Amino acid sequence: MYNLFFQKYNEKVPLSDEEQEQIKKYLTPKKLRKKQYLLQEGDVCKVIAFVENGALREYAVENGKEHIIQFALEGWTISDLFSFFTGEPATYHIDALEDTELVLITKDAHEELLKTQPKYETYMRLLITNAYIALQRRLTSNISLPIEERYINFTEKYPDIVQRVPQHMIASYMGLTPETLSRIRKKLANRK
Amino acid sequence: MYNLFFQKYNEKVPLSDEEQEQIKKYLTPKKLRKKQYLLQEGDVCKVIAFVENGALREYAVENGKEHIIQFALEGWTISDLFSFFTGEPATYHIDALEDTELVLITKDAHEELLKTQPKYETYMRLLITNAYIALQRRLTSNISLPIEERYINFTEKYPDIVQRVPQHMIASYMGLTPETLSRIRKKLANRK
DNA sequence: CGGGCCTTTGACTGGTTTCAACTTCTGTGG
DNA sequence: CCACAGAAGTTGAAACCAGTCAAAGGCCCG
Repeated sequence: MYNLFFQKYNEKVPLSDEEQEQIKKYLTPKKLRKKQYLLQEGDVCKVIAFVENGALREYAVENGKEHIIQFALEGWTISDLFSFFTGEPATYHIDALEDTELVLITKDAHEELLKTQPKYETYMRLLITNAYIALQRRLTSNISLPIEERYINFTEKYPDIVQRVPQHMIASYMGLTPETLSRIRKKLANRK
Repeated sequence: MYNLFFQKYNEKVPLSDEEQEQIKKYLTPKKLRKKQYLLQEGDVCKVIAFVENGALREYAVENGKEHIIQFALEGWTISDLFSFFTGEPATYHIDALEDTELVLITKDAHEELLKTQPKYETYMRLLITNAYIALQRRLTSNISLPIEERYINFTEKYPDIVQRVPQHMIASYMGLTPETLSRIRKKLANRK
């Protein structure tokens, strides 16, 4: 339990054993069954979730259509940060694509850790910085590359997601219809 | 000098006068003429830049076409964070749309401030968190809203940018051709 | 084994891009 | 200070590409 969480943590900010024990007290384990919600639109997001194993998706619903904005597999962190920090209702849903084990940091725990553990603030800063950089690159390729390139990049960057997630969800993540993605795949297959 | 910088800083993390003086030592003022580069693709990004006044844009070039990924007016912060943190060559250009006054935080200053000024780390964390949230919302509206909605949202959220920046750059920011944006504007004007 | 979801395929539609021409505006040099 | 060249914005026509709607086949799960 918490193995992967601390592995990732230590990669960014090395911790002593005591620090690790200290932090452990603030963490909450949680299991989610496939299709179960971690967060529903309209609720306030009360946690930052780290995926020990399994898979989640985060998505917005607009005009009855789902638009996936993020996947989270093992080692990833997921939350509706806007709702988490402001206390406003969430604009996204988060649910499980597989049976999943999570490590949760509640808002209270987050605030306590910020006060008492300087390395926690550093970890958070680095975590969000990386997330920001990744998001900016995604946005850039969204507006500057042709769809085929974007799909190729995606499969190269996240082969595990391609394996485990249904194609229509990948289409949604890319802002395409399932039909269009299907045709793109066909085209790429014939290209060889 | 530095007025707006510290105003924004204090909004997020209140500083004592001493702290402010302390931080001031690490800051570098810089002026940029219209069209002048702050950063060119391929160079390593050595600063985080805060805009005291004026306007910048950050953009990628792909197949000879410019794709603007961000504007920065007074009070905004801009950088190629990937390049800044990793030391890898920048993938973006940053240049001035108007004569501009900047406050620069160099990499050295950044690292010193992180070591010596706990409130600087907090400030950075909050800055990047906000940037991340804003970027996520932009991405969401990119993939879930029709173009007209997106343009309306943009004009409502950033009327100052619409005023000061040429339309073809706004088109680029939205991932459209100038012609398409022109037609959308015409359509919206007729709607009333 | 059956039902429902997922993926694929086809035909059609609609919106965006592209290319080109024309107008307006701006800034620069004579 | 005017003139002119270049940039920016608008408009039109044609080509292209993604979306929509509908249907069929495959596969997984109960």
